[in-house]
Amino acid sequence: MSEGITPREEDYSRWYTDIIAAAELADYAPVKGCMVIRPYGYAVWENIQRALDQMFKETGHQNAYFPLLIPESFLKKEAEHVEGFAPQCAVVTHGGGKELEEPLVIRPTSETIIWSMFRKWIMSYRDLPILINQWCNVVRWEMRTRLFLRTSEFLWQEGHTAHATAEEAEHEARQMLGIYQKFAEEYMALPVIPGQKSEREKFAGAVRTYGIEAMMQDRKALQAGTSHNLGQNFARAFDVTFQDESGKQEYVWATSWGVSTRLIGALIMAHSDDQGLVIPPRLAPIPVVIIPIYQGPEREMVLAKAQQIAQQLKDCYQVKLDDRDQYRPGWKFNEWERRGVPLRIELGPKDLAKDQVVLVRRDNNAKEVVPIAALQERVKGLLEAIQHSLYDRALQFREKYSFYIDDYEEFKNTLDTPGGFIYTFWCGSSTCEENIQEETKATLRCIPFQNEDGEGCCIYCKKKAHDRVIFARAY
RNA sequence: CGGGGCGUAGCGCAGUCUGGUUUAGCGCACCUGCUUUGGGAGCAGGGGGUCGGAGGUUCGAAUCCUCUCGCCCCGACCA
Repeated sequence: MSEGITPREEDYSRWYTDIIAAAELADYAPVKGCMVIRPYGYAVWENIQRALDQMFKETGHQNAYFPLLIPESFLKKEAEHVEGFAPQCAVVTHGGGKELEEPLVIRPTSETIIWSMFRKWIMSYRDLPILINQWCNVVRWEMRTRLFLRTSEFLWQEGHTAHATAEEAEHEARQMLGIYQKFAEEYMALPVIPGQKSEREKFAGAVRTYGIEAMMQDRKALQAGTSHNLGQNFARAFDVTFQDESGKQEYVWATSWGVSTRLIGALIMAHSDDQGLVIPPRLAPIPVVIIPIYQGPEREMVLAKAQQIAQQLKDCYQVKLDDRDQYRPGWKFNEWERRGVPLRIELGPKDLAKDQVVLVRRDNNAKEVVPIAALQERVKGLLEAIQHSLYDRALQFREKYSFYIDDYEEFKNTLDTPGGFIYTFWCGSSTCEENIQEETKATLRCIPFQNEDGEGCCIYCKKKAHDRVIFARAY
């Protein structure tokens, strides 16, 4: 279809990387596994940040910053945590030309350094809760990397909270998952399934891990955000206690939660098509682009009107007026389609004569003529319509490829074709989970909060089970 | 780490098997000029390369040999 973009049907992986190159979202860095986020891609990230940051602050969180380098010994204080992260850590051994007395780990996540600080800050229940978030980069040495989805260094936010009671911590972990869900659905136009992670899939050092799962267009699952109830694990590891109201010393209860630049990968794989990127209006760096059309002497008049319209719309939206003379309109149409701009306004002499413009939607190519007087209103309406229709389309897709299956053979067949989310009973044993994964390459994505069926038999061992869980091949 | 693919201009490639009119070429992009502009314009002119790197074979290497570095894709670890 579009030049330089491999169709999804032909090669989904290539399509994905082609989209990123064509829309100029990111590029490969000189170091393996690292990526450069280009201005257009970073603008998407900034929009993600802005929306989430506001939601975090509305729920009482404050931003802070903790250092990149963490003493290696810190990481070793929490048993599960070391085991989980040690193999993935980059370690600094030299500084200033000399070997360091203690190697410094580049943060794979900041629980340890943050809890070492919480120890200094928390004395009594009056110091709690502490609700902190940080926007930063982390490094995890990955064997296999893919732009946005898994890179050795990535950008994210990590929330870290400390509470006086287990209930409060649990409430916080669930609340933040709720925020992620709301963000995914309302901003990314991405339907997600909130649920709990199995023991095998949970965060190293957590008591419980929650996550939101989304389905990509190749029917694979992608975890779009996680939230952990860390119990008292880190408080014990870092000896963080507080005096409660009755005067007793207690360990502090903790949570942590995060989303990363992986969300951009999710955005791409959920909505884009063979023409290029498709970005939901609420996250689009440029929601509206104006393409003026003119020949010779018409130029001044058309451009003047285009500028006027741009100015008028700018009060509400980021509008781009593409007044570059070196490209012709057809070329520009393609360019902005490739870059996923949700709405295009075409304005030429014929429109000028009739006081109208042509509007074209990126999501379905629908074209309509609108009087300039009604433009503002119509743009607003269309952007909302696009936002909703992207969500609906993604939801329908997910529903279409969600299956309730109780037979293991059927389970395997369905995973192969057509693929998707398989809701099935599972007894709760890690062994069954592991065997299923080895035999089918599907992982237990989550135990959904909303479970429809009550009782059944484990798809693997046939023992009694009371949870229908989701299995899928995943990123 | 295993399997596959690939390193030649900014990007995509041909040339490699069979060493020699190749002074290393083509398309796109880029620069200049003119004509163009409602779905990726046309013509003319122009700039741009240590052929990933190091050794070797040879009168002669992008091409053959050895070593090496890097990347992409598919698997085992993970947001």
